[in-house]
Amino acid sequence: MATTPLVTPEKKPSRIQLRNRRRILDAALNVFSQHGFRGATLDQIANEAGLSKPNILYYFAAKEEIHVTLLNQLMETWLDPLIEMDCNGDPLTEILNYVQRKLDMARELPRESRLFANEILQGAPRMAPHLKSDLLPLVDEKCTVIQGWMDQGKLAPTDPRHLMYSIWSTTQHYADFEAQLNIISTGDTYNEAQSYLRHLFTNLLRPTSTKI
Amino acid sequence: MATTPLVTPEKKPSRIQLRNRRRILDAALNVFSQHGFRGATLDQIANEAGLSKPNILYYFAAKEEIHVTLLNQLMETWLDPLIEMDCNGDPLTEILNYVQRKLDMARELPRESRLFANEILQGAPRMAPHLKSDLLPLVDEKCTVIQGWMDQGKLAPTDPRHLMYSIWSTTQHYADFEAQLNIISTGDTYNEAQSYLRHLFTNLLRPTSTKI
DNA sequence: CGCGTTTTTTACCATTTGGTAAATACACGA
DNA sequence: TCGTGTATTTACCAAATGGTAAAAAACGCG
Repeated sequence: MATTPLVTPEKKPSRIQLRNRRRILDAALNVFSQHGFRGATLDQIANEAGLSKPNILYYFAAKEEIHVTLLNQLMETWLDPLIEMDCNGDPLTEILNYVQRKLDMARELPRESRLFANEILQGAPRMAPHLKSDLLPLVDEKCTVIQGWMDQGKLAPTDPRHLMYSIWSTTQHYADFEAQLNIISTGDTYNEAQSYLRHLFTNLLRPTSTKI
Repeated sequence: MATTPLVTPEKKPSRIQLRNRRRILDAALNVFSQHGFRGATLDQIANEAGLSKPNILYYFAAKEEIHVTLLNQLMETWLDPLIEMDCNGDPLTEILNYVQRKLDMARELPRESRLFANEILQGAPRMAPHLKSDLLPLVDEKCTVIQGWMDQGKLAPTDPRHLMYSIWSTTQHYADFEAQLNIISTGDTYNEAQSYLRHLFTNLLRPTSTKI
């Protein structure tokens, strides 16, 4: 069994194995996030990882396996900010914190954001099951919480689902459309974005703002 | 000169030429918008267009030429709603109308939206010059107008550029992330989006809303 | 060191991909 | 209806692509 030691799942991975798998995944994240699954090539990934193509296929059985691994890792990271939204916290604070965390992720993990965007743009062929099993129930749950806050008058009433969509889109935009922003933007984009978005969602949700 | 009649730019295109070029561009729009430039193949486009691959290359000299043609057509369509924003109209109405037009485009031209998103995600390799020469001055101009409205107290003060980014992101999201919305969404998404976004931006920009 | 295991390289392979050349079929006005 | 330019097909090609087999090298441990 000189080939593919990965078949046996119960084997402590060596240092080299850990290092190279990390290199490959990092390189693959660069390539997949820029070109999507079909537009990415193993040679590109190999080059960027500083390894030969067959060597990459020693660590991952196929191109798709690298992609799937990245997507699986991503799901956890991606859902985490929403999970952390505390139904016992102060409603407006919780939502503004969620916006902040999402914006931080766009700044700190732009490749991950673009990997996700690419996958969804392409129809979510590999992500759809995860979305249905993980994201959907989470969104349902949190939207119920938000709706409760609104019913209690702690937040101005609005559509919780579309609120969520607008939080996702406005924050992820800074990562996904970075190439566009680099052309038309001026100044400290992320700092500006931070105060703009806080302003935007505060005005929308602050309970008193409805009394006009 | 049986090959490539397209070299001579001064020739009335025949009906067949018009019909087939339209077919090809339509098929290419499907494929490019889903897979990006590198992920798309000529065979795929040929299949979807109901033509043979060499026949496609009879009408377009290369794969890239199809893509560039689509991108050029797109730019006009894409900038149009912003161009129509009237600096002499009522500020809030003008901006809400802009939001509405952008949302309409997301619903009616989702493939175009995704083509654009793909191009930007990939670093805007073919679009960057257009953005610099067409979008940038337009954005500068309109942001000046909006800033003027705010200075006159006709709109609540906020960052005009980021206002624009948030209009783009929230509206285009409904086209670009359609695959995700199909999984988690319930009900008449576009109608809900219309009233949600009007609510969102009204609350942000209505001048009286700042007096709290 | 010596030797089994892990890792990497070399040399391939079949398929796909963008693209071309030339022959053939077709449209359409004189 | 004929002939000429237009459109389409057939048959290719070179390069790129995902992937494999097996030899060679490096590692690590008794």
